[in-house]
Amino acid sequence: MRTHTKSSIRGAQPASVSLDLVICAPAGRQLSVLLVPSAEGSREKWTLPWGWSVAGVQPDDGALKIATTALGAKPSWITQVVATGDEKRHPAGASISVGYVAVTAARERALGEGAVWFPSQHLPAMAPRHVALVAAAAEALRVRLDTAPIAFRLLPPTFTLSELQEVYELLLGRSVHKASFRRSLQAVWLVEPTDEWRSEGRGRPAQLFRYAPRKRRGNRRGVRFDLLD
Amino acid sequence: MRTHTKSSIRGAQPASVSLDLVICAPAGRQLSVLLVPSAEGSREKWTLPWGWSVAGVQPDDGALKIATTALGAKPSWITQVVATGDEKRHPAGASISVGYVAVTAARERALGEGAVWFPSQHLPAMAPRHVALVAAAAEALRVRLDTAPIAFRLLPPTFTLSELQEVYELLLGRSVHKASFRRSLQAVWLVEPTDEWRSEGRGRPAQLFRYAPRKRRGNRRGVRFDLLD
DNA sequence: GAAATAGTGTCTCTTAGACACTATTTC
DNA sequence: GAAATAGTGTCTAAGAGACACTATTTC
Repeated sequence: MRTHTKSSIRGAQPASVSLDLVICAPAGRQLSVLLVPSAEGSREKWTLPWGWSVAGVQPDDGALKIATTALGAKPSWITQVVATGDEKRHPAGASISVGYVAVTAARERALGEGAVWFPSQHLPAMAPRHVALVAAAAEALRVRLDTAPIAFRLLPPTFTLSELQEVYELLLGRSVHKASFRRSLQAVWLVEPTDEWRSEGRGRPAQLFRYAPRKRRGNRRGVRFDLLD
Repeated sequence: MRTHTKSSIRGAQPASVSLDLVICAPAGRQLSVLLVPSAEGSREKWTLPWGWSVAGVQPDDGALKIATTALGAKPSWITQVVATGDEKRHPAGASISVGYVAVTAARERALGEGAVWFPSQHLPAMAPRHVALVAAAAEALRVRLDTAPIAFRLLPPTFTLSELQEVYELLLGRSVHKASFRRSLQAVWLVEPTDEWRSEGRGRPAQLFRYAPRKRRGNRRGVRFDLLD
């Protein structure tokens, strides 16, 4: 039978597997993405944080570690997006790449060595596989926005409802009706008010809220037909 | 250093990557899953159709080929579900497995060698990684049901609206209101009637419809908060 | 006619969005 | 007071589900 290293399995062709991360944070009305300098001799100057998948370490754990190194702190949410092995070039030539998207509230962290935030709409040249992954990551955030607390993980522990709405608008790529947004939010008991208010200089101060989900289900949406194909 | 295959990339640890497929078809009120006999000496008798990822072949293409071999025909829809490398055992010990879910309408195909349909609720013992993948696949179908024509790919080219509704109920795991279902369906112009009717023996014959999407967008759903976490 | 299945009309309740308004701050 | 932002009340239209009904078949 086989020996104990996983790569010696009969019939298996060894592959180089990379873990590649799209780490996002809100920056005003834009989403920013964390990039790191490419290795010496690379075609592009910048790259998404990435690393090789290591035997004995689960890809999800490896990805979390890479994210934590690049960010200087654990991201507040992370999920797998896709595994690709297409002709699009990976910066180090990985045959297969597992892509992740991570989010964090803080842009003012002690970032890892050389890491820099770039606005997602104006990213520098990157390897094609990373360009595709950024698009897939944005789509993944959008799709899961209503079933995972992504927006809340992009904000600090307390936030105003206007800030929350801005995050939704950022990720959805469209504006949202204010009164309707707040009614929906109230109906599902996801946030609770604190006794603090924040004044941004102009206008009435906004009350701060915190994420405190209280309701479990009761939700049941009707059948929707939103087919694109 | 190592030799010239893709696994020779500096710093990369070679991994064995499997492609594993959950191929589904409707069987009455149940969903069935296609299994194949395990290789000699395996702990379990049955396994999901799978194969090694081969250098130079994109995983998605490789998965399609494996599905086609097992099924005896191309599946009508396929998508990636997840990449796992956790402690759960793969039948051949793959270090990393990329899981796919595929659907087809036909159970009466010329199936590949030894392949057998099993009801998804009563699967035989399988390797833990495959058990987990079946659950993830079912969830993926459910989540994408409203944005991809999955239900239509699980049916033959013409079908009755009751059949379509049954597929939705099967995948959603709940019953659906008949009149409301049909109204919604009509509103989005996804099907068109044929001039054929089918009599199932008892009761009024049902008109046959075909999938013929005509509407492009106009859809815009409001912000939903369906958080589970 | 009874049973079974297909298909529809009407009512109610929920909700998304429009609109307009009030409230509280800085200047 | 003007400008700016926060927050709310009301109306309308769409849609989901309940209910009850009609339609067409086999037995």
